[in-house]
Amino acid sequence: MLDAAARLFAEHGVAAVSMDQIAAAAGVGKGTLFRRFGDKAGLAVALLDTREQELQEAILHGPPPLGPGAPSSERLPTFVDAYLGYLLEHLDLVRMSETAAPGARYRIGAYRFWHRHVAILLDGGPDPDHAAHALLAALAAEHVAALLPELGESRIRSGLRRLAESHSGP
Amino acid sequence: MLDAAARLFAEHGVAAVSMDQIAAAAGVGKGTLFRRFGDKAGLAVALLDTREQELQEAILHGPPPLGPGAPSSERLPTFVDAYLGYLLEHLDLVRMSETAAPGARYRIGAYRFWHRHVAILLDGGPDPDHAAHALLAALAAEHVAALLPELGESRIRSGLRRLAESHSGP
DNA sequence: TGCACAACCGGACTATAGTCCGATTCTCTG
DNA sequence: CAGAGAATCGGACTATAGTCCGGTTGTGCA
Repeated sequence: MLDAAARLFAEHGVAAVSMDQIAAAAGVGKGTLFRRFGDKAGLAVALLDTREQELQEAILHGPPPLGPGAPSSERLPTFVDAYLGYLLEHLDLVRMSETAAPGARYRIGAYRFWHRHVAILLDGGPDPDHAAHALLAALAAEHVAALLPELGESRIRSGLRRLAESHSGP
Repeated sequence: MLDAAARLFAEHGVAAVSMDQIAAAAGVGKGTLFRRFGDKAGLAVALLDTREQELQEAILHGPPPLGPGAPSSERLPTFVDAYLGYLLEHLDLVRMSETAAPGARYRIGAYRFWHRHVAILLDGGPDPDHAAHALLAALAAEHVAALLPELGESRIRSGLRRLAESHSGP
């Protein structure tokens, strides 16, 4: 199923492929598809799983400054940069995982992970929880996708970097 | 039509009312409803129109610090506060106007207005355009709606105020 | 008044996400 | 190996956003 979905997405674009088509291409019924993944967002999450876990692993146990060991003022901009790279690489899929259902972004486990990570890096500042949410808001797939044609990748990247630096220390 | 929509939304909640129901309650066909408003987001925008224009008017020609006359470092937090008030007052409607179609938020005229306003207030700093988008990302209806149950209104308000101050201040 | 034409209207129609239940297959036990 | 029960499957079904076209109503002109 994942193979069929990945192939169709690559061929026709994420938005243009229906769940029916995926089920047909995978040779299963719709019921099976939905039972396995819950909804379209769940399918996207499953497809992103590997890449996402690599990034999470690098953050938890990889070399600094992405991994532990460097000061927060360095880890935060590095994280933002790395996350943006991951996001741009799979923009449509992440977008689908975040927007298929209302509020989906904030419910999936991955968001919790990013939020926790950022909040820890912001520890010591005022209300790290909210500050982390605010920073991640600027990294929402929908947001980045809308800005991309207007500002281009490099301005987004430098803008986000500046934002991360201003949060984590002057 | 707007009356019927407003009544149904108030009675059953924005998410639970279908366009069919609105058309039926208004005594018109679906075609008429869609021809007039384009889609669900357009209907929400039409319902918000008055309240939104009041806020825009107060920003353009009202008394400082929301209106012109005060320094940017004061106007920006005031704007964020006022916008948050407007947002919380009509959270579901704004949310519908921003999420009914993918990318809708960034296409509607209102967003352009808020963005322009914030960018002007941030003029002088680095890349005011991107900084303004980033600040508005934290004011997205979807974002605020997701944070509300977790953080509560007052923490969101103070967090956003701090964010605005850190952007515009020293 | 009556006719031609344009604008407008409304509901049938399509596409798609997601649900549900009868049918099928698999597994465990005697 | 046979049968009962559990797990799984798949496609018909529902709900809803949005499209489209045939009919109707209104308007300008003779």
